[in-house]
Amino acid sequence: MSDRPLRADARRNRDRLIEAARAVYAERGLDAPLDEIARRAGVSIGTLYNRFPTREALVDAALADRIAATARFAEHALAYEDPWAGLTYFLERICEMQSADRGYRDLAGGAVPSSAEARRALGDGYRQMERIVARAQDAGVLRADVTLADLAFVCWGHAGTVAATAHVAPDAWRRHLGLVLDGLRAEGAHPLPVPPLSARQLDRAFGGCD
Amino acid sequence: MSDRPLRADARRNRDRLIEAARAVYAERGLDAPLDEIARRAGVSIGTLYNRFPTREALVDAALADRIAATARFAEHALAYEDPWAGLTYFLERICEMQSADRGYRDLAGGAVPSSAEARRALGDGYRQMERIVARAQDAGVLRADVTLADLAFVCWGHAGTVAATAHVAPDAWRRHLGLVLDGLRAEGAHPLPVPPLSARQLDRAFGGCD
DNA sequence: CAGGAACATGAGACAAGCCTCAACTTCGTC
DNA sequence: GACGAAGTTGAGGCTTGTCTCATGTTCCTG
Repeated sequence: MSDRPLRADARRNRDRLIEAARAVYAERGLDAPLDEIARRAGVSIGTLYNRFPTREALVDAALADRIAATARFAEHALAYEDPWAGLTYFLERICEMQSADRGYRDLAGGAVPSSAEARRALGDGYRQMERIVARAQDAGVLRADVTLADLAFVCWGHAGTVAATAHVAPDAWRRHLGLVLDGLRAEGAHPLPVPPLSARQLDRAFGGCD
Repeated sequence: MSDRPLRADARRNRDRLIEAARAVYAERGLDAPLDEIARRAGVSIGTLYNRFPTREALVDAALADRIAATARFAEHALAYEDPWAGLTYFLERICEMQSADRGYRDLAGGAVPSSAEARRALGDGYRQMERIVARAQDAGVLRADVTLADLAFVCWGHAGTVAATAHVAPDAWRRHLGLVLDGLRAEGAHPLPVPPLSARQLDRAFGGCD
């Protein structure tokens, strides 16, 4: 909470911890043991707790760059001339990151960041995704009855397939995504049985209070 | 391994343990603590280990009825006149069970049963699902480029959505499934980027060696 | 370069969960 | 109904991981 700048050694340790956390999270997921992160950072477990009092604080700091990357991908998607190509590009990048980084997969699966700034970054991301969706719908390529919340199905669903196939067929998710994309096309859309998640429900679902 | 019949009290404890395991698995998943199962069965932890030497043995015994139910659903699906209705029926039942039973969800997500008979039952199930797929493809309603292995995407993917939404919107999975089904229709099928999982890959993916 | 604030350290208290085994209890049989 | 085999019990050792705090170290400022 205090804004006083860190001492030089503290700063250095902080950076090392974040770097180590990124590596460990990518390999083992967000519930990786903290001592491994400390060990890999070349720092004691006590120092880890000094810099990041809670597990969440470290997750936030380590995954901030992934959230930023997501926003960048969304921006890039909006720059595509073809709205469908933009949507596809965006979903492919998300899925690619899920497949490359177990921590990101956990994040997309419902372990939401908690810091104020992380939440704000996420909110910004949502708004851009809304635009990706709206643009594709206006062009008549994305089915009209889906909302932003339905893209969450893609993330959650994809995470499951990656978990099962990552170590067997690292590219299999592309096929899964291909099928999902065909389900999102306006062409052969059939009516859906229940209404989409409300914004509130989506938020709570990402809160992952299970 | 020995076929000597159990003593009456041992038999009773075994049944209680299976019942308790079913309840606990349904609530908390397959990695629920064993002491809770023993406690709920009104039996000591030592007895649990006497009856079921390994965790897997208990999972096998407790989930056998779910595997049997899956096979029954497949059979029922084949009895439908309309092949698409049969496929839909089958996938809906699977997804419904995933949504109602966290243990079944874990199972469908890659925690494969290990006993010989469980494996055989699963093999039988596969063969029936093959027929469901083939029948729907022959009728021209299911896209021709999918295989049985692609139905696994549905299971894995669905498990992710259920995990995120079960406690927020218990029916949301129906919408996810609706989208996925549209992606499986022959109508608007677009070419897929990578080949399907081989039988061997599928097997290893279900082995879940992560 | 001295003093004090900021920081780092890691042994150890704590908690969950797994699994075992020596002592005890129950069942089935003759 | 008594005997042995079969079964049950739960305290306790083990592992893995979290989190703390008394002690020692490092950095910065004057």
